[in-house]
Amino acid sequence: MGKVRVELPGGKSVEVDRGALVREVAARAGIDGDIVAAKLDGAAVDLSRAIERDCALEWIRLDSEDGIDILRHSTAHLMAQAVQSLYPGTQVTIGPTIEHGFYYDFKRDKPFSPEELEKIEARMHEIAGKDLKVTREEMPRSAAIDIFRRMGEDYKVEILKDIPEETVSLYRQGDWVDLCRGPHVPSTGVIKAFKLTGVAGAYWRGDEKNEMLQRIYGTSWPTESALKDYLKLLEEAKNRDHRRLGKELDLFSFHPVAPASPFFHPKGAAVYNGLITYMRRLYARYGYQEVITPQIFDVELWHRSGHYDHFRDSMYFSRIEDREFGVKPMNCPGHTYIYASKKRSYRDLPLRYADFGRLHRYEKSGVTAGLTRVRSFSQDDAHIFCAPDQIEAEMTTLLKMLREVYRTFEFNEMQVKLSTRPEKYLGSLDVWAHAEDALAQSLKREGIEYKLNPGDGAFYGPKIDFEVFDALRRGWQLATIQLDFQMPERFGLMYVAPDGAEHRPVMIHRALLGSIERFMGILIEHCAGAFPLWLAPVQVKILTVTDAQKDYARGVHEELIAAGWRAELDERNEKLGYKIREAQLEKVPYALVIGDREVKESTVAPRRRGGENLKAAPVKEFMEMLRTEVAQATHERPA
RNA sequence: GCUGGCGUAGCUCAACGGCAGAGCAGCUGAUUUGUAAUCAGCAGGUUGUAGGUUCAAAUCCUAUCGCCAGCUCCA
Repeated sequence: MGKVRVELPGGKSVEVDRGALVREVAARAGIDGDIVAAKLDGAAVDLSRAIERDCALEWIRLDSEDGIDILRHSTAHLMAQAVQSLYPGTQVTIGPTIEHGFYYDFKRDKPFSPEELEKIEARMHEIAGKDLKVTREEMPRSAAIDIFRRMGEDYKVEILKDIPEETVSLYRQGDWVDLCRGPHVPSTGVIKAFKLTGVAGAYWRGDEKNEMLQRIYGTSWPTESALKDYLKLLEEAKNRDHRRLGKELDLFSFHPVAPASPFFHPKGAAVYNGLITYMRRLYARYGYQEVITPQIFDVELWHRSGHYDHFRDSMYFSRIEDREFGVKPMNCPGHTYIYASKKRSYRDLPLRYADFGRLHRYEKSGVTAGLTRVRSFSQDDAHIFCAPDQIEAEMTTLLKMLREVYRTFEFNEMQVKLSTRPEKYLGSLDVWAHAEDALAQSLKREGIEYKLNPGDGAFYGPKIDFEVFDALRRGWQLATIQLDFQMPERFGLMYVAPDGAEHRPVMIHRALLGSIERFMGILIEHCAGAFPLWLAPVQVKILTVTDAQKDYARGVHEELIAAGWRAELDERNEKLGYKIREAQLEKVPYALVIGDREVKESTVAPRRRGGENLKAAPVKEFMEMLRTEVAQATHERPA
């Protein structure tokens, strides 16, 4: 029996017999029991893996990122074992880990009920308690196919047929076996802190045309306390849910008479308009011109733009005087008519048309959600018409503008995706290649990291999407920048170049907030309903201590209103503590307490949302402070 | 659209085949109050909607609308 040399973390190395197990090396190195696997020359392996050659080993601890991932994967297996022991005849398919947990898809005629979920969870604890050894075995793919075919696991057979490798690995725990690459925890006893969190239907291989499987979601953690912390986090996320806050803060509501279409109450409308006002100020600085375009167009336009072919199923139509009209789902075709309303010179370009027009898109009933996915909305939409050689400069400015906006709202975590040519597309291949390259180059030049999303572009051009996350960590696309060589062609747009000849302009579709509705929903969750001063629906609430200060308080209120602040006066006959509490729950940035002292000294006593009491000061001084705060937050000079 | 779950007072929830109830909010009155809830009284409902089963339905069944989670989709 030969020897092999194993390098260990920290520069140490040991010599062991060829064929020694990773676990044994760990024991010799004096590593305690909380490692679940190891990396052998960088590849994750089980503790039971035999070492056959010189190599380097790193330990994977249970509480490390890799360790937790292995734990969750093993928990998915444990669940599948529990399910199959409780419900024979249920087939297994796939069971990957996801952020915070795992799922496993089963083929079973009957869906799992919540009660069955409890039973499964109980059985899982039972099996984990037996501390079954988890073992790996390798075999030729054909042998594995035989095994699963005999077991009646049709889906596993199908998966195996698609695996390119000739050797596959199986994992056993007790009498249960699954096809898996691994690695896994050494025994089921390691799995202690888990919870099944939900059931849902899911299509086999994610395709709507395939049959539906029964998916069970779960979460799993190294310790009970980590699990508890996670469940508490979920609970807190619920309190941030914009649908809940929208109701509590009286921002908006929904009604079955208009499904998936928000009613913005006065306070919600104040925020909504605040967002638009903010964008308008930016437009002034960045050279945009606002336009207003029709709501309903002859379908001829939608045929010409290509939207009819691609999206007629999600458009609203109306027939009047034997003419067919379509409600606009996008502003862009409308803008081409303004462009084409006169002869354009290269001197006019770039032309930047902004439009807050209301759009309607029929979204399938199962996909709508609060403000984040609605059927009626508007965007901070704009279309830039420019010469091809202006694309680069426009992209640079756009990315700068985008950064300014997202810094203002303190969205620091964002995922950028470059989406390329889809299966259904318009135009020629080399135009697409050129456009995709232009976008990639501009991202690289700005040093923005991005993920490639092949085949996910719009039908008329590639796009860059900017995704941010809601309270439950679900990603939502807000900003988007799209290059379009098709629309100008379809609508015959031209400009006269210095050479005197007519050339075709390029169109850049872009929205920074994206849908105002969606942006507002995400923003509510981001700030937990505590809007920055400049956006808060009520910026200042004036609270009287007793009736004796009513007259003075009304004067203060009027002064604030006259200066343009959104202020409310609470002169009710209630105790100050009660009024403070209400102002706090309404998340009003500033409460102004007015008692006899303030009246006598002609001041107001500001209290910041959150509890900080500021020194009493004259109203004028207080307003000066507000102005400074707004200017700083919106990166503008004080008015 | 698909799978599952849920719809009771403005809100949060109880009653789970046998008289629809509580807290908060609302209204009225008392209290005149200094930094997160003063007290008392009153009012509030075709239990989402439409059918059905039953002596009797919020409760069981069917359909439908809406909401929630997930899947698919997202110009």
